Amino acid sequence: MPSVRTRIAPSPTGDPHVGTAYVALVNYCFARKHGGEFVLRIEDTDQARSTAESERAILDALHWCGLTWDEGPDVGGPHGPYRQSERSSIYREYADKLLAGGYAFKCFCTPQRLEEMRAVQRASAQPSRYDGHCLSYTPEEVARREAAGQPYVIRMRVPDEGVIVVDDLRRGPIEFDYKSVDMQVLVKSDGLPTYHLANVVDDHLMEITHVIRGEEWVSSAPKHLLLYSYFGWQPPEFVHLPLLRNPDKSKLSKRRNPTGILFYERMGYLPEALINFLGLLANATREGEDELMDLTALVRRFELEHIPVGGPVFDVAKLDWLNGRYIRERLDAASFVRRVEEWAVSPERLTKIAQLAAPRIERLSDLAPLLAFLFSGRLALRAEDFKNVKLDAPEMREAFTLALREFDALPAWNVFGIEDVLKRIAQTLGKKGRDLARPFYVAITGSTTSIPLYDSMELLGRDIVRERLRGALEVV
RNA sequence: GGCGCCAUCGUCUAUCGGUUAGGACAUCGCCCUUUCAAGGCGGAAAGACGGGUUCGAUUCCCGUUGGCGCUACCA
Repeated sequence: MPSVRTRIAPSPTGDPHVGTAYVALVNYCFARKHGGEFVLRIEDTDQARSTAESERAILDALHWCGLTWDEGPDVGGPHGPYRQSERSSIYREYADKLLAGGYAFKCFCTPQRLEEMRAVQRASAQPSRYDGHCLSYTPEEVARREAAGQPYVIRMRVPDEGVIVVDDLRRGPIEFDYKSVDMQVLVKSDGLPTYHLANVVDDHLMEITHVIRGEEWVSSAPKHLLLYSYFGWQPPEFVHLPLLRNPDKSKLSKRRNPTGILFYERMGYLPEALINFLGLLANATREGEDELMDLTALVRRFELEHIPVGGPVFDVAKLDWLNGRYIRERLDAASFVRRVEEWAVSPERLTKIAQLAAPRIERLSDLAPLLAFLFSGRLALRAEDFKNVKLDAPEMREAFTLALREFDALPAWNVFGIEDVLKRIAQTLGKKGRDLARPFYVAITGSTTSIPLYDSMELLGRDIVRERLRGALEVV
């Protein structure tokens, strides 16, 4: 039996997402189950959005979940580098091969032309697809434009007629008409590859045997398959996992619900419970089987064939139940103490808290009421709590809504960024910073007297803060 | 708009043509209990709709409807 190699390929463009942990878990289980290897690769070809902090956070979060990988940017391995931004020359080389083979071409079309083209296609019920305009250029014309310094991208060629079949291990054959497959950009005008090129090249060079990824990739699978054939490579097996959903069945998104792994960590969920819960979504138990399972058990009973194809709702109530069982059934007194310490009063965290709290108390017993909000989940806020603020209800709603959006977009979560956002909102609403801070204080801490606001927010973390703002929006 | 994926209790799911459609979470009731949990027992709760195929469809096929994804020089 050929050895199995799977991978998780997160893009470091935000906070670690539970969906990433879910896909990673499935890849991990499949590899381990078959005695294969599991690789972590960072897909940071989008220079504008990728950050080193996000990469660090994602690796930390996956480790917190208890997942480990055999190869990756942090542990090395024989197929490195494992960060796409460090593999540019490789992609350039393969893009040139496609160009030389006539499987790709340089495209000088302007964004405006492409936009107009798509508008026409949409209006006439046609699939959105590059019309092949630059395909008609002679080599001389291409050289002339290049020499003139015209920016260009490299697009893959796609046949005009026929169908291509993607064989999904779980879903069976999926047919696509070539007419509905776009001539995807492979190399951007900045010379960096897009996901599609980098992904195929890397999966091949890293000898990935099974590409297990989210359902959002189904429609681009034909492009990937085509690239494998252009290169003359044996494509891997494909499995597309269903997307996790919000309770209203929409794609699990941080706009509406907490999706960050860090959120669940800060809320006091145990990593074993989270991973157990995700494992249950991938492979449900049979009747009579205990749903409480550690990672080893999850691996042992893992079956690709049993992964459901419909998008499951991320049901926090069930996670709560599992988490409770871990706390009362799997934690003895000593490990309970250790967990609580790690979660609540780790040395780093306690040091920060101490500096903020010490000046504000007279007795140590003052700590509990002062800091209760740091150790709580959702606060039980009431409309009366917002009585003594200088903003009226519509203003507060606008401020909280604005903050929800801006906090989401904030690249780095720290007091400086938080302060900037709040100052900006004060300006937008024409309010004094002090008057704006008060309602936020209540929303975040549940009281009007505590440690400084920005520090509190940093300590709580982005997801908890956003969750509390959502909570506040429900009562004001 | 185009292309694709999906469709069983509120939620996660089992059922590989014939079942009283099973389990788990949540919910409701009872028991236990100094409180609250936990625990035990029990209840209510589902095959989207319309056509076929078949002796027989939740199960196979087609259509409709609905949900979701993709439709970028983001992944």
